[in-house]
Amino acid sequence: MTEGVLPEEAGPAAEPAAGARRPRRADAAPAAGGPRPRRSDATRAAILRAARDRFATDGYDRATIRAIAADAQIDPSMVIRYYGSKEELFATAAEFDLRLPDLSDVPADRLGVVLVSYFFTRWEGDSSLPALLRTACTNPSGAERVREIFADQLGTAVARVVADPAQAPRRAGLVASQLLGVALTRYVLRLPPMVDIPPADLIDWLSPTIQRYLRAPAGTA
Amino acid sequence: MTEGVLPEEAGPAAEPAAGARRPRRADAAPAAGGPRPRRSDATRAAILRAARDRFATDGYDRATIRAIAADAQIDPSMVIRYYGSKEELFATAAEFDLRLPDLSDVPADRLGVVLVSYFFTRWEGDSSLPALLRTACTNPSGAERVREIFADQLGTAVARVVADPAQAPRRAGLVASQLLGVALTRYVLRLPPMVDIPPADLIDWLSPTIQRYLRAPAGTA
DNA sequence: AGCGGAAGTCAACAAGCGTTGGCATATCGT
DNA sequence: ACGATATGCCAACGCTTGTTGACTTCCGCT
Repeated sequence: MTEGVLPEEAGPAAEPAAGARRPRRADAAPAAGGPRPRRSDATRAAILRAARDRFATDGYDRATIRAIAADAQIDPSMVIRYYGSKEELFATAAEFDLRLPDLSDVPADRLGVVLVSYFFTRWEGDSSLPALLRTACTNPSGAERVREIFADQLGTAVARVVADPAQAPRRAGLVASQLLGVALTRYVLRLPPMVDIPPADLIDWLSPTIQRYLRAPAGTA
Repeated sequence: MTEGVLPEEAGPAAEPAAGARRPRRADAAPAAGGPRPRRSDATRAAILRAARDRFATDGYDRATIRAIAADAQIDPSMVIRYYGSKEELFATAAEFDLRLPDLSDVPADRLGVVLVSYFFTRWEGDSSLPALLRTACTNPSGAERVREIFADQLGTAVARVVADPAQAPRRAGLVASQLLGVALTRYVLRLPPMVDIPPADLIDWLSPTIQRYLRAPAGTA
């Protein structure tokens, strides 16, 4: 279900967490020029993929290391060896980029529809945001992660398109409340009416809301 | 933190779950006239209160029966004795009533502000909705409970005030997406901008959104 | 070829979980 | 006052969890 989502999906594989006891080799390899790919990269990637899937469908607590390892068809101990602990594995798995488009050359009156359309092309068929949401609801570091993502990524994107910079965080928060609300009801809770609405209709309904949160004059009631 | 919220808060105490092995006494008491209060009602209520608190802050998995029992200052086995199992305890604890006001005599152009204002007076200082949300994110029966609540309670309330009955579920879903989105970002994830906005400002921002979801003509973009 | 280290397997640990049954105490009907 | 019954505590069960260490297998290098 989880598809290519993360920056390093099939890349040179994620770095192991800081605390992980790793075979010492760092000084033997040339410092510059990038780390030579290791033989275990495929396994690392498989673990990460399985972890995202499990965290997505089960949440942090119910997603067991044993289940993740079984999905990746390796031993549970390998998960610890490569990622240090369950908490660090989650931190790595939950790392993601909204990859918001550059909104600065979008006409001001089309910001809503562009942002909403983008979020749907990003979310439909990609389970990583629901995954993060699911775990953020019960796991403190998951919640912290969501706060970071929306402060850093959505916050800065919104800051570039609002009229009054001082209003940016508030407007970004409102946008997040509606967009995460849709993600929650459609992908996590699966409220039937929200699941049934075609994306195109949803875009029509939501765009004016986001447009208003972004661009409406400050005192609008 | 959790305050008087549930219908039976200090009432004659919740009925134990069906499967719970209860001392057999039913035939000794008069069938009609209501069950005489039992001596253990205080304990039952304490368990339920502690359970709501724990489920609210920790979610289903992290909220352990032992912790709940410790909060209620009784033995873990009592929780099972009175509520049958953890799952049944949760089912009882998560039972709640939105207690939506009657919207049928509200002027059509004020539905948004009335509904939003009501939800804030209901949620601020009441942790039971965040509790439900937190558990619904990872627990299947929690999610089912939210679906029921919003289909039955919000769904029917909305159905009475929309123009075209066929559009009612969709409009209710949109309303839920925004209101639950606020609950999620403000109370569960605690995104700083959403936490900081005073309720009055939030009402000003959200009311037009809800108003539009409820009353805007069908094809509005 | 042979050695070093990485990759992977296996069994086990300590801790925590929900749940159970037995046993002591308190309360109430008679 | 006595027996019945409700109430509560204690200790333990079977199980699952994250995590660890020892052991074997495989690959790459000199």
